[in-house]
Amino acid sequence: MTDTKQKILDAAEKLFGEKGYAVTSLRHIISDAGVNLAAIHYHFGSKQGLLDQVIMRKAGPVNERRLELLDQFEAEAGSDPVSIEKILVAFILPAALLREKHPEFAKLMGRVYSERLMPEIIRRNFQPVTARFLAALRRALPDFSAKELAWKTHFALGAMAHALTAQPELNDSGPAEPPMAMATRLVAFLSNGFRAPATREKEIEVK
Amino acid sequence: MTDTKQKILDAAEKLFGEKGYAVTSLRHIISDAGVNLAAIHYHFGSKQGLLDQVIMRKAGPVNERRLELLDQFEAEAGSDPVSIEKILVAFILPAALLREKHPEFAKLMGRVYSERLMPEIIRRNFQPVTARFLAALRRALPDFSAKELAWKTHFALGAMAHALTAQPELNDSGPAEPPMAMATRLVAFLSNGFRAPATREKEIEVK
DNA sequence: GTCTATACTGAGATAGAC
DNA sequence: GTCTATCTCAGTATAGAC
Repeated sequence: MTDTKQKILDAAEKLFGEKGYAVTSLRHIISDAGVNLAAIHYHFGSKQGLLDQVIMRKAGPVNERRLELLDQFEAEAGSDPVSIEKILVAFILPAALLREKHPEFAKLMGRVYSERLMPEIIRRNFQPVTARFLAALRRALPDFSAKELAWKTHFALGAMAHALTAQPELNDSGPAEPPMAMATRLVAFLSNGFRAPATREKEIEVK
Repeated sequence: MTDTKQKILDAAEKLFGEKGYAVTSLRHIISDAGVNLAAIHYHFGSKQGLLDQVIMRKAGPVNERRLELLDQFEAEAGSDPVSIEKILVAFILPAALLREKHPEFAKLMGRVYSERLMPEIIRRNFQPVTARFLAALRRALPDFSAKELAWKTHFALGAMAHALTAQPELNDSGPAEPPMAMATRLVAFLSNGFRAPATREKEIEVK
């Protein structure tokens, strides 16, 4: 990869993560990267194309690591299903580790998911992964319908994306939470959510 | 309120919800509303100011309804704490009802939260509400530390914002899920998450 | 194949006439 | 209160230098 392209990707990753995609101008990126404006369109075609490649560069390895972990847990479990906790760990841990090393990029990934900035790329890159994890979930929780699991996964992904992007507002400004602690809390929260009994399709009623 | 202002608010609410804030141009809004471009800046100061008022117009009543429901549940509970389920219903139901009537606006609200489009307004308008709900949660779950509850609330808000904004991808394109069913599922998922035992601050370990 | 200079279109914002 | 004209800055497109 050419040096110019590299510099653009680095600067864009930093700025998109810190400030957000929409408010980051290409002129700001080229100024930080020390390259020419047209170089972006030469290498990436458009601002969106640049975002796509910024994401791909780091999201690809994260998804690979997720699948590796799931493989490992499945091998360990033998013919038994993998527990929800382990499934969630396999999904969340690689992202949390990335967040530890590159907080701005993790923020960007969370943003991209919750803002639906790249639906087609998300589908292409994430759907194989989520499909694999959904299959594992179905084995872990065979009593729930596919629909029920789809909803639970939907809720869980929302919580994850949000947790990756933002910090909670803690009034007691104690010592900063290490990223792994967040992952541990999240796994505990979500695994219990997944185990919640299926709703009986009854409407909530309020006087 | 002047007719022009009203027309701008209506058109903006519709377009922001359908297409998103960033990609909706003021010129598109004035074209739909049939008013002049400068009228927006006269009435709202800026595009951001317009978004603020669009949100406020409907989010205010939703938050009021949330507090009313919580009051009602607390009155019914007497001196006992309100259950997590009811606390979550009080929070989620008004938003789900809004979604039923004005799906585009509910989408916008979800977006605004997860994209952090108006942090200061969210703080001003939502913090009193979340503070009140946090107090109820503390009573319902007295064994958890404030920090633990803050994290759980953080996860829960992420799931809610996402659930308000997007639909899960269901392969079996069965009958469309009524909005209240989503609320029921969400309450079941989150209440179980809230009840998850506190993490022992132990790091997740993977070979 | 890479990169630069420059121009084009459309965005949000503003000043001032009415 | 409203409208026209205009400003600045955004993303994008292209012609051509190396």
